[in-house]
Amino acid sequence: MRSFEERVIDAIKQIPTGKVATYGQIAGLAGSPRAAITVGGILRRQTQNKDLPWQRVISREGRISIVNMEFPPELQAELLKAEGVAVALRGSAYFIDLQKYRWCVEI
DNA sequence: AAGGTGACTAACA
DNA sequence: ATGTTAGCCACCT
Repeated sequence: MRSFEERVIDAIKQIPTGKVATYGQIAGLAGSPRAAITVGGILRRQTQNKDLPWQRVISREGRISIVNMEFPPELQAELLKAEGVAVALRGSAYFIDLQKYRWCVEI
């Protein structure tokens, strides 16, 4: 049985380029819809994993809520822009249009 | 070893 | 409408 962490990572890897997913969405795919914060906790310690498109995981409001000096919000914003995702700077926070870029798991 | 914390979210008062 | 509470699971002290 894979650990929750592995399922989370696996789900994140399935996010297609140019799309984004919320923490809750990933948590749901991993089997625990309410473990969104756990996803964040895992990611915070998994940013060293280069095969993980962590930049595609954002908050439910479409905001980049990263708190990591090595991987600052502006870097995440840059990575997303490079994938074709529109990122808007509001005050000191970055926002993404979820309606438009949210990853639809169906099918 | 045990308890607290966190890149969250949804439900209630 | 805004503020608080509970639930989740792995890592850190």
